[in-house]
Order: sequence, then structure tokens, then C-alpha cells
Amino acid sequence: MEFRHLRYFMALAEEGNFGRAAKRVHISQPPLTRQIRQLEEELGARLFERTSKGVELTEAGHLFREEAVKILALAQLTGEKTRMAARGELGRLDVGIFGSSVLDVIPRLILEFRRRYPAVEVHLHNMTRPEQIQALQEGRLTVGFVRLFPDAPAMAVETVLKERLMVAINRDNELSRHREIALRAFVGQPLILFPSSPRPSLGDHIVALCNREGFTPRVVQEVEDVVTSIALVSSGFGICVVPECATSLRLPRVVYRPLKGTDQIIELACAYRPDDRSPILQSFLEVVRQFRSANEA
Amino acid sequence: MEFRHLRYFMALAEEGNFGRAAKRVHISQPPLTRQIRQLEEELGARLFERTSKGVELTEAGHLFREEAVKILALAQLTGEKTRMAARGELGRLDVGIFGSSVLDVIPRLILEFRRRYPAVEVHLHNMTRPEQIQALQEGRLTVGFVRLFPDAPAMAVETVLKERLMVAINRDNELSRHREIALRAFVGQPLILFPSSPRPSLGDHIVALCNREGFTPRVVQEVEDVVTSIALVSSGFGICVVPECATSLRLPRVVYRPLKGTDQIIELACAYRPDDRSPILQSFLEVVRQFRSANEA
DNA sequence: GTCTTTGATACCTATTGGGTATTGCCTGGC
DNA sequence: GCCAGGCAATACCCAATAGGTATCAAAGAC
Repeated sequence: MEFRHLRYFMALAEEGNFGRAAKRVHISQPPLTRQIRQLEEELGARLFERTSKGVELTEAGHLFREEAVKILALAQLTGEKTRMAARGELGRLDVGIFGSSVLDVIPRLILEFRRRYPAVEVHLHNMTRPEQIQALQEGRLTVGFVRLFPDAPAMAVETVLKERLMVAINRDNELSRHREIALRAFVGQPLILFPSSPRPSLGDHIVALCNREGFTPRVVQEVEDVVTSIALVSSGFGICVVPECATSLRLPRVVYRPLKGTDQIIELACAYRPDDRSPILQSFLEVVRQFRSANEA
Repeated sequence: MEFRHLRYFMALAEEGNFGRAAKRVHISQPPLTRQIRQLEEELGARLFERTSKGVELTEAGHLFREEAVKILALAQLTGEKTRMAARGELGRLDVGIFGSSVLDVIPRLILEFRRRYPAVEVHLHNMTRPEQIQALQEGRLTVGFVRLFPDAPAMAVETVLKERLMVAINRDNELSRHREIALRAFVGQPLILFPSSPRPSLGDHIVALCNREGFTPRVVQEVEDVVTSIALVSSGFGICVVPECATSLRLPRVVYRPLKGTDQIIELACAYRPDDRSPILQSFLEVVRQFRSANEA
């Protein structure tokens, strides 16, 4: 049995007449007669009752017809879905995310992606950087969002956004009176570092910057996540350096001031397997790239 | 897209290697390569990633594979079901029945039919003779059980069973002392006739027989159905002539005696459209014929 | 009766699916 | 670094078969 048989059968069933049915499928009448007979022989079932003025479906024919429409519809749908999948418009995308990235960038990116590719199921997985790398290698993730990505592992990395570093300060702290904060102003200030893991972290980066300036910061606390660190700032525990996106976290008595210096930025990047040719990944990267160039200006 | 493509695709997806897949579908490797490429071009989607040591499904390929197995399974099943339908082993049978026929014959027949053709849905419809004829003509019934079928309408009629006529008598009636009852013994007896409709009925037949014997029976009551008539016999209202199958109705004080005479029989027949070539009808008629020859002896 | 319409048959043609031979590429072994 | 083995792709041929044309036979319509 071939699809040709099903198409011819449907045409004949609907037209009830070999001549018209043949015209409809763009062949002449004798080949249609032959193909139908072939189908009937293969099925071992008479599908049409030949009457004097055309043909009528037998009972077996009626049953076959019901199934045939299903098969043809399924085949049609399969073609369309496969085409969509190949264009990266249908399927599933597993995205690795982490604490502070969720605050602002990820929602905007994912929203835009879902708007453009509504048939792609997006699954978000909150994981640390090493967990993401592992998951990417094992294929459990398609793309992961990371900061301070080590060059080493065989991963392609693409910058999503360059963010200024901001200093979160309690408004009672005298530093809050300045519009920008220089690193040197950290001398003597109680500093909250985050995240405490995984290393190397933004905290490590800040300490290294201070060292380059010729002093060692007074670290009073290391915390797991950005929300906790800002909460500590809010209660007057100390100051804290955070990526700009964290400023969307508004807590009482907390003000944000840019860290002075043009190179005081941190990159948010997305990582993926360089051998992954998945069209969904390509679709996603396209959205990322547009997002980046829109936010560069 | 043709089934060929699906079969080849499945083989390749499972073998992961053109050479082995080609062997599996009994063609050589180059045509398989061509057919797969053809399928990919038609779908506008790369289905396999060609690697150094074989092929692997792409994402679109995985999706296509899942759908392909459904299509192939559906096609296979369709073939089998159609074959069954053509052999009269699958489908639906609408049977017209009526009062007294239900008592004994129909259950036995239907049970046997369902044992032999378990995939045929049997629907029973209780209707009068004219209703059955109407329904048969309109195709709402495939076969109908009737008694005293008029020859006229364009229906094929097949005898199912020839039953003796029995006289139902209250045991207090002196007639109950005889082993057989002659028609002549009806003289002066209160007679219950059934059914009152549709005409011609068994009741009419009895009256005609009496007239042929030279007397007019004393009809005390006409009733709709056999159960009522036997109930009246039970309460001493009179005697009643019924088909033998009605003797399975055991009511208090009712005894059954054969009506004397070798020609005192009534036929149960089944009627169907003579132009109906439905294989299910043929299957059913076969069961009917076997039933008849089993009960003739 | 004739004419029209139906599906079936006979026979030819053209498409195309499948076969063989071969190439080109990658990989693993030495 | 080179060679052998296994892989898919290519080139080309042949044969199976789907489709075309001409025609027939049967069954209404008139």
C-alpha cells in the first residue's frame, strides 16, 4: 500500500465515479481503475461496489475510508511539524539559569523568544555554573546562562549583555551621597561578597580589583545569593557590589550607585555545545544576538 | 511522501547506518541514500546528521520518527481491519426482533453469532413486522426476524425455524387431559387470540384454520403479546395457540399440548435486502442456515 | 432502435526506483 | 605520516511500473 492508493481511493470515494476522480487526481481513468483494483487485491477486500452509474463504498470501504482520512491527515501534519522543527519553530528548549540572571535579562529574553517561536516549549532549570556545564555536555541543557565563564571546556560562549557593576549602599551610609563610587572608597567599608560559590565568583573579582588598587577590602560576610546580600545592605550590614540588573530589586533604604571606571562591567554570557546544530538553538541564539545589539546602543 | 520513504526512514533510524538499513529493506545502499535524500528534500528538513561512522537522527528526525511509527502502525491496522470487515468479521449488525421470537430462538442464534464473530457489534431492535420492513428498506436494519412474511415486498426471506403450534391450556380445563389437541376440540372453548396486530397475525391464521374445519371459534379476547396471552390462560380465561418456543414461558397452572396435525407449524423467518452483499449479513445468514439444519433433525 | 455514459481491457510510453561500479572522505592502526 | 577499512555520495544503467491512448462492453436514456 502506498499513499498514492489512499489519495486515489479518497478521490474515488468522494466523487463516486472513476472519470471525475481521475480528473481530480490528474491522471486518466484507466490507471485509476488499475490502482484501485491493486489496492483491493492487496487488502483482499472489495472496497467499491461497481454500479451502473458509478461506484459506491462497500462496508469495508466505509471503514477503510475512515482510517484513510486519519492516515492522510496524520501524514500531512507530520510533514508540517517536521518542517517547523527543522526551522527551529517547534520542539523543546532547555535553558540553564542562575540566581541574579533571572531578575531582569532572562525574563525579557525568554518572553521575546516565546513570542517569536510560540510552538517551542521552553523549560528553565536553575543550576550553578558547573552544573550547567555538566548538563550541557550531557545534552540535558541546550543553552546555559553564565557569568565569568572559564575559557577551558569545549563550549561555545556568546556574550548576551555587558552590565555595569553597581554598589548597593544603605542610604544612611555617607557613601550614598556620591553619584558614583570609586573602588578606593571601599577602604574601611564593611563589604558583603556574593556569591560564595561557585568560584571564580563576582566576589573574587571584586577582591582582585581592590588588591590591584593597593588595598584589601574588609569582607564582613559572604552570601549565597543576590537577594540575601541586598537584604543585608538594607539592614545596614555593609555595602555590596552587584550587576546592574540586580537594581530591579528595590528594598527599603537600599540605593544603587555605579562603580566608577569604564571597565567596571561584568558580562552575562550564554554557553552551548559548539557541535550542536539544533535549529532551535540557532533560533534562540538569533534572539540573543538581536537582544545584545539592541542593548549595546 | 510515500510509505516506502517511511519504511526506509525507520530502517535507517534504527540501524544508524545506510549499509545495514539497505540490507534490512532488501535494496542496495545507493537507492536508499537517494530515497532518504528525496524525503529530506520534500520535507525541507534534514532528518539525519551524517557522521563519520553512520548517521544520527536530528531533532526534526526524532519528531518525524515518532510520527512515522504512528502512521505505519495505523496503516497496518487499517489493512487488517479492512480485511476483517470484508470477511464479515468486523463491523455492525442491526437485527430486528419481535415479541415471541425473543423468548428462545433469538438468544441462541445471537449467542452463536457473537461467539463466531466477536468483533461484530450486534444491535437488537424490537419492532413490529411493518416497522422492520421499513427499516430494512432504509438500511437501518440489516436483517429482521418475522413470522408470516408477505411475499410481496422486494425482500429476501429465509426460514430460520419451523415450529409446531402448541395449545396453552389451564390445567383445570378438561382439554389438558389429552396428549394432543385437535382443532375440532376448540369448538365451544373460549379462545384467546394473539397478536392483535400487525395483520396478518397468528390469530388470523388460527381463525382461518377453524373456518376450514367448518366452525367459527369463540374468541373471548385479543391481546398484544404472548406473555399477556399466557397470563390469561393461567387465570382460566381461555385457551390460546402459541408457537412452540413460547413453551419456555412457565406460568402457574398452564400446560402446553401440541396442536394435532402434521401441517400445524408456523415458520420463523429472517428477511433482508436481496441486493445487500454485506459480508456481515452473509456471515449471519451462514449462522442462520447452520442453526436451521441443526434444528431440522 | 441509437446515443451517451459507465468501468474494463489492451497495449504503448515515460518515469523512476533499484542495481553495479566507483569515488571521496574520515578514522584508526601501525 | 601513510595506508587500510568502512562509510556515504555519485554516476550511470536497467527494469519495473505508473500513466497515457485507443477501444470495448454493458447499462440506461431517449
